[in-house]
Amino acid sequence: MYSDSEENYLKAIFHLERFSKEGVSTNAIAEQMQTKASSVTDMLKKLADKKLVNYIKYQGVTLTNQGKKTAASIIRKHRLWEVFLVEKLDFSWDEVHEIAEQLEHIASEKLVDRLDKHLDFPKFDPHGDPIPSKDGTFPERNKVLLSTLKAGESGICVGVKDTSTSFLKFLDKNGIALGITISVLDREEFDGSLEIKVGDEKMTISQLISSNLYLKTN
Amino acid sequence: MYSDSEENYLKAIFHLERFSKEGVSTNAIAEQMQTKASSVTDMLKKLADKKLVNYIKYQGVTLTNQGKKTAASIIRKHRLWEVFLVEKLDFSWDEVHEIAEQLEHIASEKLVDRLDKHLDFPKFDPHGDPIPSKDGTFPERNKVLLSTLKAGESGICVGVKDTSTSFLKFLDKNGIALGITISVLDREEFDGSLEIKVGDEKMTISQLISSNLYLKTN
DNA sequence: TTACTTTTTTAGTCTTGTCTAAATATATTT
DNA sequence: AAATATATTTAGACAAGACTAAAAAAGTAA
Ligand SMILES: [Mn+2]
Ligand SMILES: [Mn+2]
Ligand SMILES: [Mn+2]
Ligand SMILES: [Mn+2]
Repeated sequence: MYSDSEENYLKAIFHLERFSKEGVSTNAIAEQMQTKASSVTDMLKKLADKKLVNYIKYQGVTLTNQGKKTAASIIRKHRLWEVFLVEKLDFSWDEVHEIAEQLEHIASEKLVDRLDKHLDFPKFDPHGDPIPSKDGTFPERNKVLLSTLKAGESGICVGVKDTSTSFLKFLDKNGIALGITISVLDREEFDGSLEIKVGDEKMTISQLISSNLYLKTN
Repeated sequence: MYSDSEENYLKAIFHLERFSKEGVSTNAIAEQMQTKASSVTDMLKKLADKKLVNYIKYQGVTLTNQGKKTAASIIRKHRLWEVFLVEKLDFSWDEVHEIAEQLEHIASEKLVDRLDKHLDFPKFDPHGDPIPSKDGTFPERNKVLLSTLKAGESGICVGVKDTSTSFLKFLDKNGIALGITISVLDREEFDGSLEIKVGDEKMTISQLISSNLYLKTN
């Protein structure tokens, strides 16, 4: 239906739209896609011709309903494949993104449906990110950054904000994974670092760490 | 590493090489790939530059060792994914080829290894075709066409020669699948049709059917 | 061997997606 | 408001992969 490149642009615009009330800028897309602004302009015209984006010269773009629907379907495929790789093929959560970037472009509605069923209809991917349903709705979950908790509070790890390999490997090394309970024992106001308990282990983490971990509080 | 298009050409040449002692002709490739001879010539030059084929103008092509290795790895991926689709996602054997045509181009050695393990290292795909090992060797199996059996002989169905949807659906409808035992009750010499027993059912099949079914005889 | 047919290659064009360099529009300072 | 800086678009080019039409080579028949 759409080329890999078109799909990647739609996905990038979709993600950028969540952080800007205005239309998404050409430069923002260029940075996200690791490409040049002029290439973005070219593609925006093509996507506009296909009614996937609303594009006005110099004003940035927004996705049309069709564009949103398409982007959600690609994100759905990406995250379902990530679940597959972790749950069925024993990949670790820092290895799956690159492969899912390829698998998300495989076109077969039946394949996605069967995969979804095979995985028992997961609602969240290995990084805690929501998997949109077929109609494009994203499951919501109350979650807060670990950095916002006060001493004495605790919660269950349900997601990561930073999904870089180095961060994920750090978490692995320290026994932090989705589903793990984390309690804040003490907070150092000077630098925002936290003393926390992960399982039975006590450790101290920086603000950078705590502001990239999502918890579900009770 | 190589583009989807390059991989598809390598695969086509690989399959055509098995039937011709000479180099594979431009027209043969064009027909197999559903493209024009001039497009094939263009691609052969590119593949020759990359040392994947031995190409001499007007003389046809053969794969180099590197070309053979690459082709085998694509076929390996294609067939492993076909097994996955049938065994894990409950697709029928007539539905998997198209999807595998896409999945075979996903690049990740680790993914293929894990998939292989997940499927318990299958040696043959859902159509009975051999799955090459990592080093490119194809498992061999003694098999004969059902059409070559005499009255009174029998064997186990281990593969199909024609893998078209219509043929596979015909087999499904008549209870013929890999692993099923088929006995030849009688042969009509006039048109080569056979009276056979499939499980407990007796039926008569044309020469066209029997010459597309592979059996392993005892 | 010459004439005719078929196969293969070449020449030139097109589309997609990318790039650089230059032009133009918008935003920010002074 | 004018000058300057930044963002965006345009113009022109390129590579990959495909196509058509024409030329050239190879194969076949008379
Ligand atoms: Mn991902
Ligand atoms: Mn993810
Ligand atoms: Mn197949
Ligand atoms: Mn097959």
